[in-house]
Amino acid sequence: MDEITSRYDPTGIEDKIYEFWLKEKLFTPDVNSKKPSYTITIPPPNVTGRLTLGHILNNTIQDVIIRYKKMNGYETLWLPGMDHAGIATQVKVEEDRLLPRGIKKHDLGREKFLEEVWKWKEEYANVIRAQLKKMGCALDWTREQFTLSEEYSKKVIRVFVELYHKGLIYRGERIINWCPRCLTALSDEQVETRETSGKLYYIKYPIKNSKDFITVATTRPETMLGDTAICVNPKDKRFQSIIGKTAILPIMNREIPIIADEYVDLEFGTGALKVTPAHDPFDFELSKKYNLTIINIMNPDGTMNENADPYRGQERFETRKKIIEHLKSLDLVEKIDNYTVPIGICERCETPIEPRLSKQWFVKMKPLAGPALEVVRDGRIKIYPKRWVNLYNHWLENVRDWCISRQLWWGHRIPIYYCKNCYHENDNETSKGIIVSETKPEQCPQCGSREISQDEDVLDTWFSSWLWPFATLGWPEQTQDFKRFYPTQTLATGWDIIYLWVARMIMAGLEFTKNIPFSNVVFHPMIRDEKGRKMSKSLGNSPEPMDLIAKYGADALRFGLMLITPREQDVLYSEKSIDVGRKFCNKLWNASRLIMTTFSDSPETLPTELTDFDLWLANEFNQLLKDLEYYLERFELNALARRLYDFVWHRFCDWYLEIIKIPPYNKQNASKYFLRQLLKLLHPFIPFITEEIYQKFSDDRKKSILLEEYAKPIKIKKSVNIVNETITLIEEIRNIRGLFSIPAQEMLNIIISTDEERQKFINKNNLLFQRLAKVSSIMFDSKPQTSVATIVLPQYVVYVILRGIDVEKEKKRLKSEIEFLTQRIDELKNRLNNPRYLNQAHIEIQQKEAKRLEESLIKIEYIKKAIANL
RNA sequence: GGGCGAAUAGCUCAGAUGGUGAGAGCGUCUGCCUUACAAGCAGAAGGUCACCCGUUCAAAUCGGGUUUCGCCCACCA
Repeated sequence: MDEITSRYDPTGIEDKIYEFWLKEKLFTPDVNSKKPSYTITIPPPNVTGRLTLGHILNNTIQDVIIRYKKMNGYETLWLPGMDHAGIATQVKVEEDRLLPRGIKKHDLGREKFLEEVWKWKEEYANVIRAQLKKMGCALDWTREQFTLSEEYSKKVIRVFVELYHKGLIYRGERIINWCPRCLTALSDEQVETRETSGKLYYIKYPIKNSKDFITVATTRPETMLGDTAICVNPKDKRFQSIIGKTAILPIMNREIPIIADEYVDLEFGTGALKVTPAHDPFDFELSKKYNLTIINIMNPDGTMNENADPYRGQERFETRKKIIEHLKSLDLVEKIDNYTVPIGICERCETPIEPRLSKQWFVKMKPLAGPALEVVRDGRIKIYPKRWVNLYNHWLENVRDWCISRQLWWGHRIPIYYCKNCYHENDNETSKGIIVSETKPEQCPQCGSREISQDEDVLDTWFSSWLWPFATLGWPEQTQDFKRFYPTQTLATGWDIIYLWVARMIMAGLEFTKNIPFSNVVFHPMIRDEKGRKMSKSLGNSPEPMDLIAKYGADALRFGLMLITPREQDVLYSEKSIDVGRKFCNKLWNASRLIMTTFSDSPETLPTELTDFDLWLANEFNQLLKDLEYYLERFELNALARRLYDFVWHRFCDWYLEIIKIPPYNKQNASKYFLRQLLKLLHPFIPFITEEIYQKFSDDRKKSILLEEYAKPIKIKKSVNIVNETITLIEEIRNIRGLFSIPAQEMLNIIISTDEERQKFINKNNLLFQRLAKVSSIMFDSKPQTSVATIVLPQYVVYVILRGIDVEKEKKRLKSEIEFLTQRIDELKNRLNNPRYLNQAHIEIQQKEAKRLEESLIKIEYIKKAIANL
């Protein structure tokens, strides 16, 4: 045992143990076992880069759950994999790989570019694998999946085709969210809104053949170049005379009609709305309703195009400034107010999105939403914590169609083919010349032409991720894995992707497998820094998890995080908490060291003869098991971790281990048994150190702690009340020592008055008092001759003999105790005389309180006597 | 404009169906190098459980309202 140092150093141990687990194939389930299965599919990390602290949290939660389930008799599968993350990866490769070399994506061409991305993918997939292994994740690497693998892609395409034939996928020309930097369409869910301080510009539009103006208010004056109407509310008295007239669009000098529609808010701005159909969703609706001209004034990259001629080629926000200057010079700016403008930004690159009119592919979501709402409503899928159900329901009840086409190269190419003969871009009939097919058709089924081209766009990343729980398990084939492991049990993820991913997975599972994809959804919080700010690269408050592991060890990182992760609020991360995790590991390490050196002869199985203190710990242990089960069922891992921390430190180490160092318990105790049980309970949180300690046990053990049977409650036939009382006695004596500033070395003499049984127990455990409370002599039932401090407990009166006690201080202490007791007695008496209380309160509570009253009455008498004797 | 959540010790948070003198970690103070651990041990101080009203024999806990903070959703430009 001498190679075990007093400081736990995870260096080297963790890697070695992970290798061992892999070698023993502990993470690969036996598909033929008779055990019930328990499956988690990992939320696939993006191959964009390295794992963040958020991933550490997410994966620790899953690892804890899967390890507990394995030890509780389930055939577990935790399936790893990664997401190709279309936009993010493509943009990263462009910027990190091509830009430094001065290469542009289009110079390279689609195929060559994709080769580059695949290279990147391989590189980062390796990084991510290594990081998950460093963390200790019990992932079955033999089943790793990738959303853009050849096999997975087939499933994605199949789903597209199926939905198309069901009439749930269509192409439409609409205003969509466009990122001028990523140069692609985005779904509504990929756009974040941010309140920014902006301006509300009031611009005067001259009315034709008149000297009058109509003033409109806008936050985006640059779009005026594309205005094709002005709209007022038909009820608006101010504008009755000019409805139907024509205004002159300044700068462009275009004649535009003044129309009326109920939509326009009389209260806002001037009550007149400029209509820019190509750059605002509602204006677009208006244009359809009133057959207005649609003029697109912007290029995809956010610069002005030929339709905005004076400003052609200029950036949109620059244009805004210039247009205002221009209008000012024409004296057409009435005023400019400060105004808070909510703007949409690209969730990836934070560029303000541009509403852009274009043809995109959409999924009709309404038909899919109903069943998804139902399975949560009827409890087939449970969401933890419950409050997220509201958000889930709200989104599904108001779900809008999903724009799934992306103007990218990295992704699943849309399986739509156009016949050169039959298809015409501007046809209103949408299906003419369009062929949807899982494989490229040889010829057009309508005209037989062989000139067929595939849609250039790819699918939204989430269009592949939403199939994750079943596509990864073999679907659509009825594979052994699919039959055995689907539906899965639990999904753990952050609440931020409740719409993007979770709700859609539920919809997809129900639509394609006719089954729920998982039974439990565990939402965990987001990680923020100490000040509550989001982790971000620009703030530099996002620590590199691998550095933390190198510094503290993976166990410390995992446990520290679990200790500070609240159920319902964001995690406020600080490195200190990881240090707490490390200290805990060190504590466990040293406790094990004590047991394995000092008590090496004690049995690892539960001894048939348990000492009083073994029984005491057994009792505490049983309560611990109950609590752990309660928390685990509810996925309250934070409470679970805290409970374990508290038990190990403050019950096991502080009391039990201290006691068993003292004869006669040092000869015979159950410490090895308890340690073994505790290691098992701790293992899911801190897998490495628990395995390491476990391996150092005698040969009477399984290959790995992960194969151990879960801890069971211990049968206790005898009451442990006296032990509990003894601990309280010791605490009270220590407390007196502190109150009267008695030096730590000074041994105390005490007098105890109690019944015979308790006297016997105290005599038997005399040494405990000596060692833990520094009491040298205990006398029974004699009258104190000198000054004493008095402790009154339900079954005991203890006099601590003190030389030169501060009598006044003791009097004051006892008097305040009397005050407290008097108050309590009054309260309890009142209650016990209240008929309603007697009628309604639980009988156990009444008994408990009656006992408390009785004890308080006795106690107060003794304290009064003690004061009299002072 | 709707909806959700939070408010408990100096800080970060636990407190299960209402019932123990409201707890932990960190920080602060006091005393200890007690042969597992000074990354430790033994103590202490510090709380009208945001505020008001109500329900109840009994409220940190349940209901209503107020205030402050955070988040989500929403086509008033």
